[in-house]
Order: sequence, then C-alpha cells, then structure tokens
Amino acid sequence: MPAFQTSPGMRDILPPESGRWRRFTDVFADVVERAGYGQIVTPLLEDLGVFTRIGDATDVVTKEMYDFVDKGERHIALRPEMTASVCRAFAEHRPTVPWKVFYSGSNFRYEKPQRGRYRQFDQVGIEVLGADDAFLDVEVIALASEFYRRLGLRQVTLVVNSLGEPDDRARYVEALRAYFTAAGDRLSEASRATLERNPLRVLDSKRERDQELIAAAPQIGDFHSPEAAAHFVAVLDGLRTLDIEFTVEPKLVRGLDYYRRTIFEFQGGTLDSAQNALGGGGRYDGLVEALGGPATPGIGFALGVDRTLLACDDEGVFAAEPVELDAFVVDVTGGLQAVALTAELRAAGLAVDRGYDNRSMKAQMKLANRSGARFAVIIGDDELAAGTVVVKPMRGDGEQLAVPRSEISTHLAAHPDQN
RNA sequence: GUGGUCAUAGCUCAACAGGUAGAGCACCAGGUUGUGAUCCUGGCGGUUGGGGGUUCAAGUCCCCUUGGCCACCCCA
Repeated sequence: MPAFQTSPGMRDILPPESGRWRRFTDVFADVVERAGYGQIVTPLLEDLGVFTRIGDATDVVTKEMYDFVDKGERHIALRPEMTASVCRAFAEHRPTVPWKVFYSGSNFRYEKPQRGRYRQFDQVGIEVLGADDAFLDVEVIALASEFYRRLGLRQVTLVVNSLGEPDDRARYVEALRAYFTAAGDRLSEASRATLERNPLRVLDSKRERDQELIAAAPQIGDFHSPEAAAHFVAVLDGLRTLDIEFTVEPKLVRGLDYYRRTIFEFQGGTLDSAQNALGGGGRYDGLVEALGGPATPGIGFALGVDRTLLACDDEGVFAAEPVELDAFVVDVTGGLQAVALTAELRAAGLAVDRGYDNRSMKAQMKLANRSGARFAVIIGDDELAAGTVVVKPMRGDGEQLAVPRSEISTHLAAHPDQN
C-alpha cells in the first residue's frame, strides 16, 4: 500500500480520463462563447462572509464549509459554489450590464463522499447579471440543454418551478411551516428537525413516511403574485417555443436560499442513484445586493462535471479517447537518430512519439503498437547507411516501404491513411 | 454527521468448517537470424489496507484504525 493517498473525497484524474475532462470543458466553452459569454476566473478562496450570504439555513454554509483562519487572521473559506464569487466580483468591479460570464473549476464541500459526490468537485456554469427578462431565463436553460445535446446525452430531464417573489416565497414558507407543524408526529423525526431550520427543505425528504404528507402540502403556485406568475408563464412559453421538453415540479426546491422566481434542475436518467441531479440553477435577484453591490437581478446554472460524465458513461456517449499519433519512431542504432527525426517530424506538425532506453526492436515495436500511432518509422543500421527510413503502417494491411530520410515528413503528411 | 457493507499481485478476482496465498489480464524476456497486434514458453510481482488480540496455527475469528461503496442527511 502506498505511504500516502488522496484525502477522502479527493481524487486524481488520470489520462485518458483527464483528456475527456478537458474536452468536456472545451465543448462547454464553445457552446456558451457562441452565445456571448466570456470566461471568468475567480479565486478558489474567498472571505467566509461571501459564502455565508448564500444563506445560513443551508447545509452548504452551516456544515459543509471548508473554512480556516489564515496567517493574517482572516477567516477564509474554499468556495462551495461559484455563484457567490461571481456576484462578489460583480459588486467589486461593477461591469456594464448585462454581464454574461461562464466558468469551470473546482468547488469544495465537506461531506461524506460517495459515488458522484466528492469533497472537491468540478462544475461548469454561466451567470448573467443585470437583466430581468423572462426570456433570458429561457436562453440560460436552452444553453444547458444545447450542451447536453452536444455531449450526446439523451436521457436528461428538465424540471422547472418558480419560488415566486421574495414575499411570495416567505408566505409560502410560513404556510408550509404551519402545515407540517400541524401534522405533528405523522412527520418523520428527521423531517421535523428540518422543519425547524428550513420548511422548504422538508419537501425534499426521501423518507417513505413523509411522502403522503408532502403530496398534500400547500403548493407554491397558489402563492405566486401576479408578477411572479406572469414571469413563470413567459418562461414556460419560451421553452415551448424552443421545443425544450420540461415538467413543472411544484415541489422542486433548490439547496441554496438565494433563489427567487425561476428555478430548474437537470436530472439524469439512471435509476437508483441518489446523485441524479446533474445540474441546476435559477434566479437569484438580490444576491449582489446582499454582497454590498447595487440591486441587480441575476440568473445562472452550474453543472456537475463528475455526474454529467457518469451520465455519459451510462448512455455510452462522450467516451474518453486517446490522442491520435501520426507516427512512432523506432531507432535501434542508439537513439540519436530518433531524437533528431522525432523533433523534425514534430516541427512539421505531426504528432510523434518514440521509444527510449535503446530497447530491442521488438520492445520498441510493442510500444509503437500500444501508442496507437498510424505508422512506425524504423531506423536500423541498414537504413542509417542508406540514408532511408522504413515506414510501416500499423493498422490495416499496407506494406512497409523504405523512404529517403529527407522525404519522410512529406511522405507521412501525404499519407493520412494506412498506405 | 448517523447507519450498513467491503478491503487479497498494477487491474479483475479465487482460496472448503481457522492449517503458513493462486488464476486471468497487464508488464518483462525468449521462441522469431532487425518488425508490433495473434500463438507458445518462462519470468517479475503480495509483510492478504494498517495496528493489536485469541490460537499450536489467522487472508479466514475479535477489537481499534484508515479508505472505498451504499443508504440517510443534502446536493453537483
């Protein structure tokens, strides 16, 4: 056993999986950059206060924060999500609106790890600050939807809901509190504890015993103000116009307390996974203000990289694929020829690898085979003397042939196929 | 954080009711007189996650510990 291993909930991403991660973020960047979003990079660490604004009734803040006091006596926390950081950046720099940004990177939450849930986990996402348009909500959701399409995912379902304006939400929370409190011990003990902290969260309970009560609980829709209701209707109309399938789920409540009005979640098709939330987001008008900035509407989403990739595995799409090599140089004259030829071919724009340690031809050919390169370029004593190299196709059944050393790079460039 | 479950070679796993660890794959070498992927032969490889205990004897039983996984909590 190794003397050291990664901390709980942390892990290494090795090739070729790491290449898949990079392609994942590349595809995401392509989708959102084409829609006018620019990348934002914020610090991994922020003043703890930035995150406590998320809401002190959320588990993310109360028990999952990775916080510490630094050498300057500052109370610091590793970011548990990106939205708060983006809002802090907005309040700090005051860019012109609408401000459309995207990000990708790691977040940290001190939780008990399990499959699809890590203490360090990556997300990609977008945020738009300074626009109130219901059709912006539609655009944001559509971009996530487009991203899933680009990955090849088919079994992702979109659920939407509206939490209403802050006042609506507050009245609804009180109605829920009254309803569940009246239920007394018909509600599970665990949920009664949740009720104390955050009545909305009771709707999320997965305990059998609570399901009947939850089904009959007050509905948020009945508390929507005319403005909130109109906004929600506009969002749904927009989604229909874009042919984006969705289901309205009145019991959908997201984990962060800053959400207002539109909220949504993308769920994977895999059965029996408690970690089926691939991503989600919503409006958070008021968060910028809470962080000391001007009153500014905001909306965005974050998608979990791990979970989305897990969903890709389940659907057999967006697989990890090794980098394609054009050639693998095999040199049995000592290695100097390989160094020179490899450098030359790489300079010519080809993807080339080679063997090391002056191993036997058989050993080097095995490496060439394993590398997946299209051709093996072989240099032995005969070739060295004749000023040639042997080019051997490694796939297909083409014949190997001797090529003048000086023509090798043009030869390879002219033979993208097997012969 | 609570509960459950598992941990044997680099990987996937085996070892009857306690009797001093084995296979496949991978890797290395040879068969092949310069040429891989196939085939054959051989080799390397483990203080059975770590520590302690019971026993003549522990991979196997008990305790502690570390880590994975599952459920709850919650979320990405």
